Amino acid sequence: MGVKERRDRERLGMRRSILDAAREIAAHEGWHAVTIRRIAEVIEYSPPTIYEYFPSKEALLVEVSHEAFGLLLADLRAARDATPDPRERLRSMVAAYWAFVWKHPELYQVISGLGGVNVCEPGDECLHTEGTQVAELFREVLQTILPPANRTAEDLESKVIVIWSLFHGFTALLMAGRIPMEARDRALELGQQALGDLVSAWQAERPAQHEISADS
Amino acid sequence: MGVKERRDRERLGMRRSILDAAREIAAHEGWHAVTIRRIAEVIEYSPPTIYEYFPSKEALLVEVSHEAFGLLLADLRAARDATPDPRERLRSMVAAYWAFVWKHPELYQVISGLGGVNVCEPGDECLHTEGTQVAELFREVLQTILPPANRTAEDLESKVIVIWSLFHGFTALLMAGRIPMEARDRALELGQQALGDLVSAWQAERPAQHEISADS
DNA sequence: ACGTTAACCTAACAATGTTAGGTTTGTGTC
DNA sequence: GACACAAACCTAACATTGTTAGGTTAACGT
Repeated sequence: MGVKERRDRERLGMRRSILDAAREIAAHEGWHAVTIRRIAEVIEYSPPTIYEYFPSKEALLVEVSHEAFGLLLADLRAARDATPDPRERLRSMVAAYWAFVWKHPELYQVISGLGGVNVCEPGDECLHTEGTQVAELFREVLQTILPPANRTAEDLESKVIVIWSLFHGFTALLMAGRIPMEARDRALELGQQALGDLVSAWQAERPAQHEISADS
Repeated sequence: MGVKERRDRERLGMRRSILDAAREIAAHEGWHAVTIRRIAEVIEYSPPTIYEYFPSKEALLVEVSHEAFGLLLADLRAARDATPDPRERLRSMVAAYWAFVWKHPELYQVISGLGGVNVCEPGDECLHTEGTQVAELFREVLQTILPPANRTAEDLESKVIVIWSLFHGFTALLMAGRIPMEARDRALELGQQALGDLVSAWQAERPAQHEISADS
């Protein structure tokens, strides 16, 4: 009896419609316009029906975030596999990151708590895994670039965070309107340039000066 | 007749109470808890009274943002004047920026659209001036550090954005819970280290290679 | 003394997320 | 084939948000 399978499929299809509707509204009008009633209107169901598929709006947004993270991670992996050369890989991944941000701004917003969405509180576990996976991808490629002496786990993690911060910060400042949008198109090559400088410095660096006091 | 003056003073005092209440609630419970009724409760007035002093909640938050930016700028200027040495100045300003962020997280959130606040849309003018002023402060000190050849207006602006992005990105990732909070305390010295590497690279850089095509 | 005005309040509006409770419809069972 | 059951879906309503309407009070200027 394939009836259960069909019903599961229908349930899944409905979830899909809801998630897609939310995403589409956000893409056209921003996340502030994403409302249970608005989603219901788009999918042509009554508002309470949505609660048969998601326990809350929050949970719905978390699901959107998970899927968005999935897309981002897929793009990053594809960019990594596009070339074998380590430094070129890093370039490629950063370019993919940047491309993702501006191809799906609304997805990047929900992923990173920009644009007034903030799906999980700071202390929450809810997107911790995905954040780690992004960091992990960059960590792997950075590991093949840096000399062995500078490859302690802590060292690598720190440097990954620096790279991520640089590009996320760029995006966040642009999306918040704190720096002018004209800078956007120059931003990628700018960031790449800075990244190149950093990596060069890291390659030349003598290891482990973490504990040196600051008053040189 | 000092009656008008007194009334102006009272009006100003009331505005102050409202702004302070908003800030206090945000500091203790986050911006999502900052509600007109909640503010009214704290200042012991009825909710509509607030609308005698601010045209909307949005305007109230914009005012908070302006004041917060004022504090940040004051801290940055103080840090700049604390030492005459250019590189030490940059260090000092970055440290002040970082200190501000974690001394008043709620103010930094409202300033930069984190934590689910987003006071002005990206295209808006509303905090453009202050953003420019922050950038201007860093631009001035960076100008005294870089060799004359790398000091075109565009060059400086770009590099300031890189610096700002690095530290804002750090903050944003931490506040969004995308990287673990344990990294917070290491973050400042990490960022300072990266900043030092960047500045060194910029000092050594030969000028104006902006238009070189990427396929080296 | 009195009209005006500003400050403040209660009550209410529309829009939000969410829940209660009922109806229909398709499914498995006797 | 009749029937209990469960799932899907709806209408109506709730509490909470930002915000407005309209009235009262009290202080001020003339």
